[in-house]
Amino acid sequence: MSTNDGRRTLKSSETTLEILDRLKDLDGARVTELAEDLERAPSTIHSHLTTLKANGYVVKEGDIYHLGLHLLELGNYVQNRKKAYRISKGYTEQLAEESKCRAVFVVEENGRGVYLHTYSGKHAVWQYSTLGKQFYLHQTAAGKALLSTLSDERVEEIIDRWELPAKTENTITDSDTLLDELDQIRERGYSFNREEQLKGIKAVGVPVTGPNDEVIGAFSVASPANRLTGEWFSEELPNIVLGVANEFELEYSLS
Amino acid sequence: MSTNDGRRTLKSSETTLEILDRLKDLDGARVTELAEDLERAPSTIHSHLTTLKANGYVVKEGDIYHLGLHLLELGNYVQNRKKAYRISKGYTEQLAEESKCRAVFVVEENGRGVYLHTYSGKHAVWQYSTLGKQFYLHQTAAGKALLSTLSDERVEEIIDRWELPAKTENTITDSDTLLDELDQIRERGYSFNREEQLKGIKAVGVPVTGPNDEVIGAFSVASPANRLTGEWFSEELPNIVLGVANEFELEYSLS
DNA sequence: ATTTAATATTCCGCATTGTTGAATCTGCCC
DNA sequence: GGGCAGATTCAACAATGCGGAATATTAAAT
Repeated sequence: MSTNDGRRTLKSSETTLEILDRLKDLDGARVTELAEDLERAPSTIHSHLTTLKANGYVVKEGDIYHLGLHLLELGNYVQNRKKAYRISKGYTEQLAEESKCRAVFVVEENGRGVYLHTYSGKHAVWQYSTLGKQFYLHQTAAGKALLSTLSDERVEEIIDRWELPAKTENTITDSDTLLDELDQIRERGYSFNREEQLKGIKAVGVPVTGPNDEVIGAFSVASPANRLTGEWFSEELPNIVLGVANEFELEYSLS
Repeated sequence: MSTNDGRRTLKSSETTLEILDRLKDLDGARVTELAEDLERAPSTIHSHLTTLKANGYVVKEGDIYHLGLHLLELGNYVQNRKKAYRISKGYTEQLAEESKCRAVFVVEENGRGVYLHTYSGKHAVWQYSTLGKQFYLHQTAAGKALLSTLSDERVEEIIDRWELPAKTENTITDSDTLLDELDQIRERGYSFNREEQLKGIKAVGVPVTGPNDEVIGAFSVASPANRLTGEWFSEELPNIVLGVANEFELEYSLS
């Protein structure tokens, strides 16, 4: 959260931004609550909230401040900012249908993964939306697919910055093991996640690149582990994902 | 844009927020560009951008700064913040299918309408997404449906604050005419838009309320005017929208 | 390669402005 | 109606944001 190197940043703007983040995490809050949370005087928080409100970033419901819908406009903009982002949406849905799994499209930002599109099919009630959420690249199929498109040097940089925290006992926590696996992924063209991020969930990921080999993002499909076994998991499912990835790359290069 | 009353707001936080808005409008920008645009010293803009970047709100691509994907997370949060928002999504899609029109679900914020869900059906290429965009309540079917749930006093307040700007020659620009029409809408239960916002587009809107009559939002369907004529427009289409609105209210009150 | 121009970034002193505790106002509960 | 908790306003001070100038960086031009 807080500024790492903290150099040459504006303190007051920073608290304004922190308030936005806290309002999301707390699902709305009152002045005093935020003041205690951020260890500021209530009057300070108040002036920040007033500023945010005047600019449409927060709304006041009674005495509770909430994030305003203006952020939906900005969020929608970033989700559609690039052609690749717009095109990938349809393919994510298609992938979910074909695979009967939860399908996602992710991209990299600052060495972490971000969910750009998620689609769970009609039924699959995937608790709540992970849209826009960040995740560690080494913990997921899509993340490892992304990493496999990068040079070893860049991967090391990312490891240095974010390390390899474990989430389950299967998470890769050793950088050599990771680099080895990335090599395999480069050869195969797709990645596996064997309960490395969430116990009981397996997944398959495939990276997508543009005409000049620039990395764009990655697709992945995930499902409860007991439904992903044998050749379906190791052969057929990867082929489905590869197929959609290819279709995407074709449309992307043509348009 | 700029702060109207400008009372008790923090200047530097305000420029930070202005930068976010400008980055969206300009679709990314460099330091100098923003500095000229906002009439600030480049060094000032630079420190703001550094702050935004350190907190994940912007990313730098070469020398161009763009809004960061963190905003997608916040935007997705606000879109799903209330139960009503989550439930309405499915009904908006259903409405689009049943009506073969573009369907939207909107809510009010600070006297203006905001698009919360939009669905255009498989084909209808509605140029670009209006998600999160604000609009004048008096110019649209959904907006007038929303207004019809409010007291005349509240409507007057909104008119005072936002006035009744015209968008086409059909836009209602007189407050008495508007109040009269709102009365009719209250009786009928649905509203019409006869090319009042966009030439060539007609629409039907219906408000939805919660168990305690609190207003939640409004559905509407829109289509090229030549496809919306006769009884289909005046009778059947309203019934479709009313039907979906009722289903929504039922589910909402039960869950 | 070398020069030039344009822009990004850093630095620092000054004035502005954000911060805060105290004062005031508001609404709620007993 | 009085007391309390929180929101909001206020004014004074110190901190910090601002912008001009210096420097670094990058791209283009010769």
